[in-house]
Amino acid sequence: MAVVSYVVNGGPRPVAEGTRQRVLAAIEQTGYRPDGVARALVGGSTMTLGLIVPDIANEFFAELARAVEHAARAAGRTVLLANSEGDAQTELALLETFLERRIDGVVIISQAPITAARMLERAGTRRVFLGAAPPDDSSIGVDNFGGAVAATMHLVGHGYERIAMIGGPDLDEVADARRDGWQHALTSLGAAEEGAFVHQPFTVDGGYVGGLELLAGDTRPQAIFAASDRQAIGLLRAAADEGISVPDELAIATFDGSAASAYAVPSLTTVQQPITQMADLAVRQLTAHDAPPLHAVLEVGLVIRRSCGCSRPWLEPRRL
Amino acid sequence: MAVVSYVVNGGPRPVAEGTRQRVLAAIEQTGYRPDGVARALVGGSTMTLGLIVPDIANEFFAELARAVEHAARAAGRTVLLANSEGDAQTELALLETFLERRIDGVVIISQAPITAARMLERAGTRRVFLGAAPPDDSSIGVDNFGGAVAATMHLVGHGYERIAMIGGPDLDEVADARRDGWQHALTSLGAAEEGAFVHQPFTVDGGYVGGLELLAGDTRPQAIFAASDRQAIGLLRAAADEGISVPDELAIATFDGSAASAYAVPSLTTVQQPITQMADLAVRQLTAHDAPPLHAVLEVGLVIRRSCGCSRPWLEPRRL
DNA sequence: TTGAAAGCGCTAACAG
DNA sequence: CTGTTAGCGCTTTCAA
Repeated sequence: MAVVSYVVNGGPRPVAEGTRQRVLAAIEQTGYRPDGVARALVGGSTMTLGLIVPDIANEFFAELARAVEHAARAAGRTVLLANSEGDAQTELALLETFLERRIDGVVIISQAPITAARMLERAGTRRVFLGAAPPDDSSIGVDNFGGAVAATMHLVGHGYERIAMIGGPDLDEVADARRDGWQHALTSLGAAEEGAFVHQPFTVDGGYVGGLELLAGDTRPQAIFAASDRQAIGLLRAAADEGISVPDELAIATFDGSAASAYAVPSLTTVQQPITQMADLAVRQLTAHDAPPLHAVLEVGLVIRRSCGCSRPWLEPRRL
Repeated sequence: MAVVSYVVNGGPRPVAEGTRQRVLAAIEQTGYRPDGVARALVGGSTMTLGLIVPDIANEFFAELARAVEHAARAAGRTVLLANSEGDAQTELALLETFLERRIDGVVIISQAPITAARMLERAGTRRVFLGAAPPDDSSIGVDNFGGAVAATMHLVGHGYERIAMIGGPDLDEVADARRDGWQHALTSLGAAEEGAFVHQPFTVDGGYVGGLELLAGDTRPQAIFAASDRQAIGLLRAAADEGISVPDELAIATFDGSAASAYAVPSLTTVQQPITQMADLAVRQLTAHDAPPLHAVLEVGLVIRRSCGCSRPWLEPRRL
């Protein structure tokens, strides 16, 4: 009994080579497979990580999930996946289920960071928040402000003067930062007038609706900065429906850098989030023996493609 | 001890109302949370389902994953997710991990159905194969042949005569059925010449490469049937790069019906897979007390949008 | 170096 | 109706 445990786990007591071989042979012969449940019961760790995203069918979260699963696998962990559907109640219920399953840690894009953190703290479960996070918990975010500035500046550099924005939901931490970045870039460049702005959810439909609204005005914007790739996809459709050609009559820049942005026609100039890096960091934070609280704000890069009009003459942006 | 178990689980022995209240109060006070691991150890069931897909970042699988997680949650189950990366070895290793975690059942899109089935059979684990499946295991598929026929017929109905196809990988069960459907529709309608065909992976790049190839010939096809939405997205890009307008100069129909097909510009006419139904069926099969082997072949529907040229004059298809 | 035994938190049979 | 007890399959002391 015990000896089998020693050879399967390579410890903690030494085993004579002969015995080891006999055990291995027996394992082979009987098709014995260690029971992870029993192991978890005694050992304390389930070797399982939880991942809660609003919606796995959203390209960005899907890519994130892939990266997290990959990193978790490399660390010998399995991942439990759940969709909060953007709803705080659902998210908390999911967390409760995960806690009952005794996950070792959770990566969460939270709608209710404070409450979630309290729950996890009480359960003594490790966690990493992506995006919105309570101040004292580990979190990984990106430079939303800087990314928005870079994208907007790029648009300005093209010589567009009326640069509108399709923002995210109101009072959303991430959405606000992107909006501020856009705003900042415009005002610091001494834009004559304020750019048009609409709040929309981070969805294709949101981008479509917001796009139609922005394109309907009599002084139509020359460029639109969308707060997410999904919205940009919807905006592309809105422009097509209105018979407005992108980028010739309307330039677009966006935020996320999901694969969909590369596949769109025209391909989207976008602020690229370092998804793999985020996932690797998150998993390391949850699995490392010694992990001091983490408050990462990762750099983003601007990926220049066609939607901004980069096939057209280029003007250097004025200095910030 | 036991009484607590009785009230938490509502059985199997009755508990006096007073005691019940006291137990409930104690639970509330202590913040007691039942340990699922210990439960699983004694009870036998982990209330966990596994899901193995080639790549969660593929829209179709992401939508499937969402539907599976949703159905599983409704049935009180949690889902363990993993990407096989389209590799049989990885898939089997993943399965091994899942088996050690003692999942109650698995939904799998398999690269090695026979081996996987043997493994699962030996472990006594319930499973449902989606797509390729061993003959005696439960499986859920769609009418790939019929769907391809419908899509192709629709293209024929538009009056196109040179209808090419971007197929899936060679020797792939699903891909072959779609190819056969396309072929069947063409020949049974007495097409003068054979349609051009290229094998490509079910990816955006596959569709792009295949599209360029098909569009390069001197007798360019009037319409192309892509074996998957992802390929169609790539094809759309290829057409754009070649300056060919869709649907005016090239009509497109495709297979899957993922959300991306609706968001594309132009929107894609596609064979819609009943994702929710597939997921519900799969989860029921894995959780139902009494589940006789299932060999479902679900009906698909043709969703007509813009890429086929349906804004243009319409010709009734000749009879099949 | 190996074997025996305790116990992880729970459920279910078995007494009371 | 409630309390006691025997495991579920494993890891890890503790003895031999």
